[in-house]
Amino acid sequence: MKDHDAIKLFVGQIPRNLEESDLKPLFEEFGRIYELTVLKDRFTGMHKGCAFLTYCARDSALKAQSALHEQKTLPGMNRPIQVKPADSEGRGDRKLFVGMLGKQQSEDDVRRLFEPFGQIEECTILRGPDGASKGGSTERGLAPCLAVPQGASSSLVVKFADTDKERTLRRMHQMAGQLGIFNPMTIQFGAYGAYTQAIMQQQAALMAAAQGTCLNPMAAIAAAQMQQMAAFNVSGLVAAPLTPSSGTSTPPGISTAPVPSIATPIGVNGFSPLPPQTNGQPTSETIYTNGIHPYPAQSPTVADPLQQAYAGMQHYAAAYPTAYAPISQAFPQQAPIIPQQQREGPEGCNLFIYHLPQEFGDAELTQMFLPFGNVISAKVFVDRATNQSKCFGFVSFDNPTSAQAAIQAMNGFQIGMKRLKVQLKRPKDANRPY
DNA sequence: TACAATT
Repeated sequence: MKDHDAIKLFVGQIPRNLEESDLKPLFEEFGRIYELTVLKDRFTGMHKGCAFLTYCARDSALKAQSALHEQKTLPGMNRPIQVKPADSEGRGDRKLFVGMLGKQQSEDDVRRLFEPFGQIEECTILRGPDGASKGGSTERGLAPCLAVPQGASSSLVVKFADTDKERTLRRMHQMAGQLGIFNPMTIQFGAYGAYTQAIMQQQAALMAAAQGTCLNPMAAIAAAQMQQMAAFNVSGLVAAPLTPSSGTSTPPGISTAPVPSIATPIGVNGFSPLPPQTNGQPTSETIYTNGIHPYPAQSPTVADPLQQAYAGMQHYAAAYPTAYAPISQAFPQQAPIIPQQQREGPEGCNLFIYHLPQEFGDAELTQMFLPFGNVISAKVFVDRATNQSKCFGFVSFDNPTSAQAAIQAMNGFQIGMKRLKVQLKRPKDANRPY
């Protein structure tokens, strides 16, 4: 029989050719085994390379863990054997997440902080691929700690770490966000989402440009971009076609999309943004003078200013068909949906943007930079405590040309009383010689 | 107001 306080161990990194009988001798060294089960696939019966192991005595389990866990590597494996309490052993109540650590703080610092509260089983600083601290840490004490240690930064976050379930949920949520499932525009316009959105934006942009007013921050941005594109202007002067930085293809079905009368195709294949403050158009100073409007205002409901804008656009389109035509191409096809963990592009592709309007979120940032290329990531930095934007963010493209185009067009761009600062993000490894 | 993603 086993003791009541026996611990079920998880054993990982076992070669798949080893069965219970092969493993037994290895583990019996530390005490009498109550149960040893190699995990097999439920359907195929395939060896999963791990096992559950319960000793009759708790003490045997602890000995085995300290002697074997990460201590030796079994033949044919490239990682050391794992011997630790199984997930079912209630680890969830002991592991803490420690956030907002200083970048320089080490495992030892964290250990020192938490030592007064009990024996520490494990303490890890979460690090990025480059080894830089991410400001988080895990630690497992024998008893849960709830107090923030004296002397620690008051903003230190100490809470129970996510359980596996929570982690999975969060991942799914993130994934869904990246897939645009929660983007209202997508739901609203279905298959034509990207196209319709572009149309709506153009309408807002043109109206804003024409009237010197602003429907919402995005309209102001879009308006300015329209001016900067300079593929055409209202007087009908068509600029020379320029090489787009990316996204030249027209989405399938765009020519048969709703409102075909507007999207009269012409031979302008793309655009290249020009610096701000183009002459002959209302400058950005005349835009965005109405203060802050909550975003989005882009749903085509009655009484929506955009609804009126839409009607106005029909006239505009009739009067200036060539001017209106580049719409389907001016906004490159929405970047292909690639669920990605990778949030940063190659060197020279990542932008740091400062002086963003307070109400700008990731979506707005994305929209703002979409015309310059494939945006693989756009992140507005938010204060963890208040959930408020800190008015700066990061945008990553998949190529340096797009990034440069975005800098050229958007750096110094005025929104309200502020001018955007758009520059290459500082490389992380600057000043880190090793 | 100034250069990230934390389990």
